[in-house]
Amino acid sequence: MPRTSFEDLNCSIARSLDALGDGWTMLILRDAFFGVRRFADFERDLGISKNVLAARLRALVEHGILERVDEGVHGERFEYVLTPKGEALLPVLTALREWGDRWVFGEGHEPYVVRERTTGKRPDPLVVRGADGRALTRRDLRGEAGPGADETTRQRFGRRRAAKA
Amino acid sequence: MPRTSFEDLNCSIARSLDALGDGWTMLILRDAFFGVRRFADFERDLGISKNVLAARLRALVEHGILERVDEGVHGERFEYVLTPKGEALLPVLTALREWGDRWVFGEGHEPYVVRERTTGKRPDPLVVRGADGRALTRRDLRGEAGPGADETTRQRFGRRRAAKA
DNA sequence: CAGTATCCTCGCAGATACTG
DNA sequence: CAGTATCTGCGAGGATACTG
Repeated sequence: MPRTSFEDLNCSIARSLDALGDGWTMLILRDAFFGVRRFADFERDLGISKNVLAARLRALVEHGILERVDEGVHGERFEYVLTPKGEALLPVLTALREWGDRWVFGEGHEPYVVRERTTGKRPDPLVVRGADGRALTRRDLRGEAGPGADETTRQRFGRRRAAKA
Repeated sequence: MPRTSFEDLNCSIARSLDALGDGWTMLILRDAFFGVRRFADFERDLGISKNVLAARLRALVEHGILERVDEGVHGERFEYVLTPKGEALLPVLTALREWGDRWVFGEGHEPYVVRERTTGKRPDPLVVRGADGRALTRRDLRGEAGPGADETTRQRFGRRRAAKA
């Protein structure tokens, strides 16, 4: 049996990993917290292939973490927005980021600070702020500008294999 | 390319997932926080095969999250204990567990409460307490007793495939 | 007990072409 | 734009036998 499912274990960690354990899922959620909503934007930001992205998004929708909203504007336009269940994952992402800031990166790394912007309306994205307090734009997140900007994009090529275990 | 490595991304979340993104790793760490230390115990508690467990433990040691300690008692005896870097992952596990308690499990689930027992000496395990405050033993964790006991063990058989995405 | 060595399988993931 | 459909393959993960 290739990949074991933990859904029958009476353990919150194991069950959570059933929904989040995939390698891409947490990065998709990270982008979702950064305000990414559209299929093509996830695709470009993450450098993930269409079919894999479609499968992961579908699974997240089925788990009730994302919601697929039809923005019936001219032409087909769908958006994937975090549900309350999805937004509740912010502490997980935050803990992960803080650990990485402290233990994986060196001291020189300027961490992002993610703060909720509770305007009430759920589809509103969160505000992503750099260490200087400046709110970052989508362009910053694409690695085109900004302090310690995220270079998620443009990584479609030049990837490296993980250290073979 | 099968599995993408995120080690060249300037993002703490992505980099963290490079060390933790594996499906088994978080559960191994969960057990480590529960005081599991020996190869055979991880093997039995998780129902993981020897080669996979060996690979995951080796990777965790290489990442500096676990340390392989030779307990040179009669016969070969090694223990895998959390390093400071590994213990720093407690907030991540906690956030994951709390999310699962709230959103994956229903209201009826009695969550575990994990508290640090800082006796100073690092090899000391953490204390795992049930919702009633009683400290849980290894037997509890094996699903043989205790309130809402973890049934990680005995799951070697009867696993289910994850919902095919 | 704590692994290593082998073999096998099936799913994740990548690439590409196609559709409404 | 937002996917589906199809093909391919690599390697994580499982099972088992063997070793100091």
